[in-house]
This record gives sequence, structure tokens and C-alpha cells, in this order.
Amino acid sequence: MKIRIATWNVNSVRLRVPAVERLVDEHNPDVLCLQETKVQDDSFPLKSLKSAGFKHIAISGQKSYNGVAILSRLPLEQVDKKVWCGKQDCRHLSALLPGGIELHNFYVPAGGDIPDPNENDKFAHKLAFMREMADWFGERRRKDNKLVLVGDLNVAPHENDVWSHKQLLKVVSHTPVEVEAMEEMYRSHDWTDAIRHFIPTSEKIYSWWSYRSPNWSKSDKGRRLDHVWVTPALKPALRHAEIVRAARGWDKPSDHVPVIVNLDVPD
DNA sequence: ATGCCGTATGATATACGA
Repeated sequence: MKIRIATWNVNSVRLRVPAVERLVDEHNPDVLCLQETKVQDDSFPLKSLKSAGFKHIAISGQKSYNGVAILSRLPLEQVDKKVWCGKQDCRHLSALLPGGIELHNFYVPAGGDIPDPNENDKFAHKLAFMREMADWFGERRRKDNKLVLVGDLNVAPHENDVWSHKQLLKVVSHTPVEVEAMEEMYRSHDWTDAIRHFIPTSEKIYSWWSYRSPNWSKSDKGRRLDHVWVTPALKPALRHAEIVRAARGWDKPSDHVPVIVNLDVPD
């Protein structure tokens, strides 16, 4: 069974319905995980997105901040959300897909400006969130677990996941303590970074470009914050990965672009 | 080091993003 899974931080789903429709037209994902939907569940644009082809939709949203959703052409079972760091802040949704694939969609806290957990509660929250993720998956580690973890993880781990490793070493998203926390997450279930599985670490790739820099493409000061990971049981199923860079240049763009992975799972 | 811009909100300034 072939399945095409995408993740996209849309920065307001209500403003991005036309962009989602365009992604469907041009890239046709079977499953699309959204972050930063920024809307309460009763105002989610359910009808428009069902019309776009996603019959099965799971949402977890709140007013103004955060919010995640899973849009799917395929049935979703065992939809669940977990409380992380004791907060009900709509940063996670999971569901079981056909083929026994357990999908987890995350929006990891951005972490604020100051990369010091003693001075900045948001940075402390980010590190605690990542450690809790590592612990949670570590406790559930099984050789045959078919897990896919996607989302805006708000960390660009490799040197070539940012436009300038040296200039971003003290900038939240690329600091050594965050990279170490992410490596602890990788180890928790021996995850494979599906994007870097296909694109060597020698090549610079990004999934986010700030709204604040005009001429984002020419200056190209991006970071790779959006990820798709799979557990060892799914590594042989990996077929293709792509980052839809062009989406940053669409009308009314998000500052993040979609990241898509193809899997071929034995029936 | 700063500003740059976009989004949401009992809004016309503020919080947040990263």
C-alpha cells in the first residue's frame, strides 16, 4: 500500500484554505498534518477541507494559538491527543492509519527569544516538551512499531538545516542544547529522519523562511524546522521525500512550506 | 544588535512567531 504523508505549519488554517486546495491539486497527499491552525474546533473550516478531498478529519484547536489537525483521504482510527508538560495547549494529535501505521502530529513550542531555560520560561517549556517526547516514545519502543512522527518540531538539527550554522548557534531553533534534545528524541525509538534519508546532510535544505525578510528566495535565510520521521519497521517502506519550496511563493503564503514523504507499506 | 512582516484578538496596540 502506497501512502503519501505531508506536514505543514499553515499559520492559520482559515486563511490557508486556498493554499491547501492548491497543495492538493499539485501534490495530492493522502494525509496532511497541519500545525498552527489557530482556531477553535467549532470554527474549523471542515466543509471546505472535506470538499478538497479529505473525508476524514481530526482536529484539536483553541483560540489564537497553536492547534493541530490531521486531514486524510484514508480512514483514521483511534484518534487521540495527549497532554504534554501538563498543558492543554493543542500541540499533538495521533491516529491509526490503514496498514497499521500510527501517526503522530506535533507542534513543538517555539521557545521564545532567549536560549536560556533559567531566564526564559518558553525555552524551558520547549526543552521539557522534547524530553517528554523522548521519554514517551522510549517507553513504548518496540521492534515492530510502525510509527510516523511529523510536525513543526521547531529545531533545525544539522549545520545545513540553517543558512548559517555559525550565525545561528545562539539563536533559538539551532542551539546545541536543542540539537542535543533532538538527538535524544532520535535515539528514543531509533527514528529515521525521512528527509535526510533522501537528501544528504551536505545539501542545504529549509522548510521555513521568515516573513520579515523581503526577497526570501534570493536571500534564502531559511531553516529546516518541519520534519517527518519513521521508526525502523517503516524504514524499508520509505520511497520519496520532498520539500515544497515553491509554496513559500504562493499567494498569501505561510512562512513554512509542506514537507511530504511517500511510503510503500506491505499489505 | 535591530528591524524587517504576518496573524489573531471584546483589537486601532499587543502577544507571538523563530
